[in-house]
Amino acid sequence: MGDNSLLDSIGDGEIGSEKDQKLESAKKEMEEAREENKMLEFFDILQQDKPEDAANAKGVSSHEENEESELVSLSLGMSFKSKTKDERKIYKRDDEGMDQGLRLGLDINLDPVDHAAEALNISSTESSFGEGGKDEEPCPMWPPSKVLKTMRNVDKSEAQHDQPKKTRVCIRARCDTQTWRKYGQKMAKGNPCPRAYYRCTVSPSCPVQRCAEDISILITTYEGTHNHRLPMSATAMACTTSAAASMLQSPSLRSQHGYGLVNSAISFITNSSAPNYNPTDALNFSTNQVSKPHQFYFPNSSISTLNSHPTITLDLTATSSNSSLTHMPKYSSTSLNFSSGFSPLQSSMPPSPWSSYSGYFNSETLTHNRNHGGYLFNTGNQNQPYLGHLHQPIHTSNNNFSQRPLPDSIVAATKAISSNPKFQSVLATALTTYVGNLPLPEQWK
DNA sequence: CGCATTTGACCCGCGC
DNA sequence: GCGCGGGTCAAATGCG
Repeated sequence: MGDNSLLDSIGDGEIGSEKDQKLESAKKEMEEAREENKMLEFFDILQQDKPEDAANAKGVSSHEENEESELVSLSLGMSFKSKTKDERKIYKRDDEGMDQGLRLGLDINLDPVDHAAEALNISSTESSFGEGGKDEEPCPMWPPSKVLKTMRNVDKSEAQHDQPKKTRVCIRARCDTQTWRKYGQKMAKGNPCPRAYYRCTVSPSCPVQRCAEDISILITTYEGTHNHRLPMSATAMACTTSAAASMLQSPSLRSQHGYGLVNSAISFITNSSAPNYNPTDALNFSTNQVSKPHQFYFPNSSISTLNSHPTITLDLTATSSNSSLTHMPKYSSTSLNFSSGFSPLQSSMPPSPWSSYSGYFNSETLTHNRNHGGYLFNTGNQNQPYLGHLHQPIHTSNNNFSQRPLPDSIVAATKAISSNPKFQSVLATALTTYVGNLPLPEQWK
């Protein structure tokens, strides 16, 4: 009920002008918060090497919490209002998590990327992945609900450590090469289309399932990890979902501050796993990107934290072409560019595929929605009734970039991220995964 | 006849 | 504790 209060308040009985006024007021607040946050981020960058960092950061957090209704993200100005105590708890916890591990100027914790790398390595035993992975604990498999029943004790203990019980990856796509067996169908409340349940039929024991709604665009929710060999296209998708889920499972990554990085990593992965993915593009990406910019941001990805089912939604219906940019003008944006044309970075970055990286950082609002079960909403679709979303995408476009002056904080933060060895290592792993076993620069290994 | 799909019942978790 | 809703099971049905 409470989860939908925002929508209800917007949708019920309000005169349009009043709505507009409220929206305008909210926008102003957001803008102010963004500006303030940018200043705070820059301050954080300057202070990041000092031990009192945490104290400063917490000071900011506590200040914001005192604001009560204005829980502000430090992630490049994205702001949102936390509506419930539980949500505030989550965000507070995430802020605390930020104090652990790497802390870069953008308040992005890079540790989760390691989880992404681990996720990419899930298939390494059955495919050629994973040479660049770390020797930490293996990425967990996500069992089907039946198996989960037997693992509730584990889940409970995980919950005590603020871990989600299950992580879902929701993918919007126009086709799917997987073979699925339908095992059930239900009418979902509030949705005219039935929700169907499928299981992967490649292997009887494969825990991967999907849930789909039959509209023109298939919305697929993945839970689990394939435990068998997959076709190339399916492997890419599996890695996408695994990486997304793994990153989402990371407590520190669930921090909204990390979402930009999450989405950027996922953007890369999903782009190469999209139905129209062309391996040749990947090769070109790794070799000729200076002359052929490869857009692999992913504009319509989103993350929700529905209770124990944090879900990341990836929209594969939008191609990787510049058409994605048509979404951009809807939001105020800040450019962040790893491209070779970005001179502030070039001196610090090795000559590598990533020197031409054109990424898309999309920080989405955390959203609860009970009716959608937490895994069917799509923030990218403006027809969806999520008027409460606050978008602050940070996109790059060689075209747009040259027209926008960058705040110093962005430049410094970008430099910090791109020059981080861990980040580069993870990206190298990802590249190895999708490009093949092409030789990588020594400094990436 | 075998396999896939449909559909109603059942189980279970969660919110009130 | 109760009700609701999501998820699963399994018998019934359809189809090649």
